[in-house]
Amino acid sequence: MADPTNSELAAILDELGDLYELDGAIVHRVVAYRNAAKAVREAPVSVARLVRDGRVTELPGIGATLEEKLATYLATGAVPALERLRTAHPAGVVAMTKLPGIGPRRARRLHDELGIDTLDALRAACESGRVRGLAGFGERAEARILAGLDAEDERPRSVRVTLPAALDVAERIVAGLRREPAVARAEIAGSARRGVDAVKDVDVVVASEDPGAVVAAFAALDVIAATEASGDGGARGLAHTGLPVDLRIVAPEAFGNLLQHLTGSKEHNVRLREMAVRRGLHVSEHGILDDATGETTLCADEPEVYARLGLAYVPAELREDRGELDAGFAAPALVELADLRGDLHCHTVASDGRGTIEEMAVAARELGREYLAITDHSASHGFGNEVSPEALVRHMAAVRAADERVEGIRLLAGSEVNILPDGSLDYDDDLLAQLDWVVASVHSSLRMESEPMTARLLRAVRHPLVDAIGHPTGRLIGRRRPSAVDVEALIDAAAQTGTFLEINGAPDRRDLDDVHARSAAARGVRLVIVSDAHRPATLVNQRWAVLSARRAWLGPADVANTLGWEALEPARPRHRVG
DNA sequence: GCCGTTTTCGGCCCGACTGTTTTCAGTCG
Repeated sequence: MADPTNSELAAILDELGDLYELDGAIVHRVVAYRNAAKAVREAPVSVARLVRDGRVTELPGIGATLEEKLATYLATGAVPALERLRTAHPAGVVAMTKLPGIGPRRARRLHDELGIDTLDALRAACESGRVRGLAGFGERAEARILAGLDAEDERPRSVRVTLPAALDVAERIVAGLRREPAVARAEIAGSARRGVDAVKDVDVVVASEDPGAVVAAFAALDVIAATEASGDGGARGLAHTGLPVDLRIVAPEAFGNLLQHLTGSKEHNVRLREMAVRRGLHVSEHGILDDATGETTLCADEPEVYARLGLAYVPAELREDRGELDAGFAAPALVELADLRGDLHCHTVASDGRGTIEEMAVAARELGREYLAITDHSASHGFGNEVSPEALVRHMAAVRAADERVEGIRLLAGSEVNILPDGSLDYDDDLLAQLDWVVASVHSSLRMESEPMTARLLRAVRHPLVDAIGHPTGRLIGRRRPSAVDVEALIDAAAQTGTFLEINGAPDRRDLDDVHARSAAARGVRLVIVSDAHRPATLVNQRWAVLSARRAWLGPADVANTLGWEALEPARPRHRVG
């Protein structure tokens, strides 16, 4: 039997946390389970293996009790406490706690006092007016629950938009506000500033002595459709794209405090405040209160907040409580878009792209790239415009001819080859050997079970002519779950063969994600940051992969295409010995 | 349930908002 994945073990801990919360455990115990779940989910190695090696308590937040529970799960496939709690608290009650305005206490009372144990029963109780009879609930509560249930029915997933769409709105807002005389400073905050995969709203922080003028200017921006809840502290608006926008306004002397607070993450801020308390300091968006003197320090700039706490400044992308507040932390030099010298994944009209070879080459050159691999789809793509082996021979010649014509950029003849369900590739080796760059990707049968899917990808990794694995998990943010591939096994294999793994910059891919990319780099895997552009304008999509890489703590040395082609070419797997 | 310049017990971030409330618990970010 295969080991359970980290995400499977994390899900068990999260469920235990939810159930203990319903069971009335003190909040700190619940938080302990959730912290442990986070540590397991983000662990760079197999947690199941750590458990078997007796090393799992090395993870932050895992102690003897949770080690025991995890070991029991590995040995028996079950956790007795979990089974008992599941019996005591029906799944429907847990689901109720996910509705807005319903937490564990209220869910528990709905169950205990009205016998409600499903979402359907909750709806019926609200519609018949039985909920308002409960102390602490009123008509407003009933209406809110019904609204929450309706929203649940309409949208199974929370409304989130990918980062580029959110940043487009946010950057327009900030640019517009900066033109206002009343605005001293304006910055994007929140999860968008941290560069996460998808966001549910946008936060903007403004420094000003004249909040009224700022709110008026905000409401007048052409990207803003409507505003509500305006006041001196800020306003809540809705962009025409449907994205909610929170504007917060603060006096310039406390701008750093509010920007730090609203940038988050919540987990980062909680850890930051815990560390501050040990120094007798209390951090909030209003300043830093010193127990000893009773004085509050205001910080005009964000770095002052970290300095006042005796901490190294933390770049926004790293603020996830993944070790960035540990003793001895010094911000690593993170990879930047300008460090990238080439792009190794793009398409042209030869397959499903919208630009010619030359158009893509010129656009990449204008972005400052020194080389560009043309990697059209292979022979069994299934979406039309397939490149047969004969067509690929002609295409290679066309790329090499274009390389002669276009000055200032090196064009590489490549292909994005399909990894077939059995792990084989859909071009012959003698053809692949003629290419400068081969990226192998899964485009079909994405829902295979974990073991065959992993075996499929491992076979491709071990193919000596495969340079890189494209979008390794196949996820589409908000639309398609990652495939069942065991990414840890994939990383181990790539570390052995020297095969590169992509961080694909298509806005809805960003695949590998930040957690896996960090894990890969930590185990010596070489990563490439690519655009997967399908037209000249989307070559800029490397930007999104750079953000994922930064969230993965990667520096220029972790990313192979910060090298020139003359250095990268001999480093391809096909030249490795052994 | 975890953890330690408060180390094996006694703490565990901070503030705003909401609705229902006569002083605040629960929820949220």
